[in-house]
Amino acid sequence: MSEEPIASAKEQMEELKRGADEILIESELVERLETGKPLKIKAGFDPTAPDLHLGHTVLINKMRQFQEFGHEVIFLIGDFTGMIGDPTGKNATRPPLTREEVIDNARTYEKQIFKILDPERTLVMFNSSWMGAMDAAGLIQLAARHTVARMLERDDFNKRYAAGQPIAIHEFLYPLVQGYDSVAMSADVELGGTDQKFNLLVGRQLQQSYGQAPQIVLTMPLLEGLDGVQKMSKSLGNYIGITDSPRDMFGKLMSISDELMWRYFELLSFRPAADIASLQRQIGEGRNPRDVKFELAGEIVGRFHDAAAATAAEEEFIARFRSGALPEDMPEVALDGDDGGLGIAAVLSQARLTASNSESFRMIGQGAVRVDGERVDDRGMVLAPGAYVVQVGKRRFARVRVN
RNA sequence: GGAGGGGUACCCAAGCGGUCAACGGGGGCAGACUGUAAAUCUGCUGGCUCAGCCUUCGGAGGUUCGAAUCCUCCCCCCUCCA
Repeated sequence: MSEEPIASAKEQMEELKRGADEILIESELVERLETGKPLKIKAGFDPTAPDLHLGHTVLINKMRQFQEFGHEVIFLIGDFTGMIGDPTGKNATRPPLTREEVIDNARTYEKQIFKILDPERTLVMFNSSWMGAMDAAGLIQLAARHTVARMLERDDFNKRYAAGQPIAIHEFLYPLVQGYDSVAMSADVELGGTDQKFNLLVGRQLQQSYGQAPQIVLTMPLLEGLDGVQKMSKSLGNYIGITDSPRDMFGKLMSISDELMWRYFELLSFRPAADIASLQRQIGEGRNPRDVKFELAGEIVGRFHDAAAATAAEEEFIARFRSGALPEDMPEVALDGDDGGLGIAAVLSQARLTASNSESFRMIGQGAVRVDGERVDDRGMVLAPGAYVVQVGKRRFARVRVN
């Protein structure tokens, strides 16, 4: 993978355009690629979320592509900007993070990206290294290079302004600082989600203002989360974390809708476009979409774990849901009962299969609870000392020992 | 500094002295149907020693037989004017 010959600008463009939403300005990118020199590729990450998920990897995959073509990839951790809080897409002011939170999150990021990027060829930078040194006068000079009218062009600012909602001054600084990062780094290309377009363009404008050639902006679409509607995000809980266990990752991928599956193929799979088109054709001819989803899940799990883990996850998935087998590794819990044992409601809540005894009773009432495969409908049931497999719904299991 | 609006369960949002553990929607969970998909239908969605009891409606007091609903003080959020 690392020894491929230098690809021509044209070949590179073909790959780089895959999945991209927009490239501004395409001709400029071609021009720079033609120089044959490694380009500085910048992608910024706001260290608000401590864990990366597949949504982030859409961008990182693109970075990887650049990296494979021999370009210099810079993973910029916005530790300074993280303290401002990116107002993008928000209809309200974000609370700023503390210095400690930012640092802590940044570390986690750094650790995780190397599941995709080659650590040898990736530069990790922190924008506090230059922003921290900038004094108030410098900041004012920076602010002088942009106008309020241009700031208000940005959709979310515009809407909030029009709606009479507050926009704090520091929110204007966010795009400016992000843009200045490009100046400080002399970036050739900046990658970002489509929601970042405005900020990325500010970078272009600032670079020009500082006498640099403006960076090329490449935007990637935002990946929808498991619900298929909202973008994948930690806070919405609709995400697949890249540190998720093989089983979780596989299961979550299998739970996405058939429609969403194609989106995931497009943005997450490394398979050639022709392959994906062929899979779509097969579905049209009657192949079960589930089996195609298996392939997607297998590829992704394989990427973040390994092929063996992917196979195991698939086998377990089939065993569990097609044949109704129990999961391999369920949590084991030892509980202390009285002489007669322990009531079923207490067992469920103490094994953390339910949040409370009340919830236990509700679940029993709904026929969701099974002990050793037998549905429980007596809420007063008492488990005598011994070992049991207890289950709530289709997904929550525990091996329980009552003492 | 001044004027006004508002804080209700995971979120939005009713309620404005008793019939309120609190309408409705979203989300979530469960059951049925399935391909652990989607769609659809149904139920649940404060806690407990669960046909009863206990604690909730920004906080603390108070009025009352009785308060999410009335009064006092405090905290927080928002808008407008300066």
